[in-house]
Amino acid sequence: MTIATPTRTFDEIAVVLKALADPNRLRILDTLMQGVSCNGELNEWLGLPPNLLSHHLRVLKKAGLITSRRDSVDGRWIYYAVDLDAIALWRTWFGDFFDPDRLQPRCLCGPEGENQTPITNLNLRVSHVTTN
Amino acid sequence: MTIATPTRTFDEIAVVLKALADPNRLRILDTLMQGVSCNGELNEWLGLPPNLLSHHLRVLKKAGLITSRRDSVDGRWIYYAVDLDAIALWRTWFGDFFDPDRLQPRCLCGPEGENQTPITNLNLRVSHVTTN
DNA sequence: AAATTATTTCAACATCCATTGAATTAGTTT
DNA sequence: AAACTAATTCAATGGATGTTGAAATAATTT
Repeated sequence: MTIATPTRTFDEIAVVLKALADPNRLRILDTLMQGVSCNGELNEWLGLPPNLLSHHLRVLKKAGLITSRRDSVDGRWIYYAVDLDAIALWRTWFGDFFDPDRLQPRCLCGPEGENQTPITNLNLRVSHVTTN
Repeated sequence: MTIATPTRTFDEIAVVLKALADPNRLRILDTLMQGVSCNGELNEWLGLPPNLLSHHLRVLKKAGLITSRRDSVDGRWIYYAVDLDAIALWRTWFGDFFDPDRLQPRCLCGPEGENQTPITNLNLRVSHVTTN
């Protein structure tokens, strides 16, 4: 009964999803997926002002979705890149959580669900649910 | 050059991700994944007040993630269920968007990226990017 | 040292959003 | 019709959030 993916609370998951749930951040992430980039280039590419980009990049970084490093020659440039491990992890999580095989279309309440076997804690996927 | 998944703007995607980016809604969705359920049972199961549940269920429904129907015998009961097609669609989208194979770790700006081939519009995944 | 470049930080604003308690609707039972 | 039940709607509040313009850092170049 070992769990492959690390257990995370829904609060933690919501933090990452919140970071993703913005059109501009999705655009930024999509651009970053195509190559390491920096503020100025994202500006040219997406048309967003530098300070706004800086803000969104910080949100993405705080959520652990991207990393940053300074140029070794000219330290004025900061390169942002997608965190490969992170996106692989969340890709898996999302795939598991939304796995159609999990779906149990039984009725548990009301007149229609009166003679159904109730859900027990054992039915819950441990990798997704945590007791607060 | 046909596209399997329908094209969606990042604005549309952000709407769905916003609906997901809440701890309580994730809990609700996770419970719904295990069987059709209604407000009162979600209340017992999650400990959230009925009116708050009603609010979150509406958000999820507006995002197209769940469906609802009244009991055929006792119309006071409303059953909520995960929309199978919707979660299959978003599962695929998420898997495609976060596909590690998309990652092109090249440097496009600054001194380090001076002699790299720039990104062209053709490199963009059409199913993910939209103009405006 | 002064000017320039890349990026971030700050302050302010407007808007959205989760939560709460009370009132209301829809439907059934007595 | 009155009482009861399941669920929703309403109004209010407090906090988080995206955006903007200006100022400030950090690092390099002249």
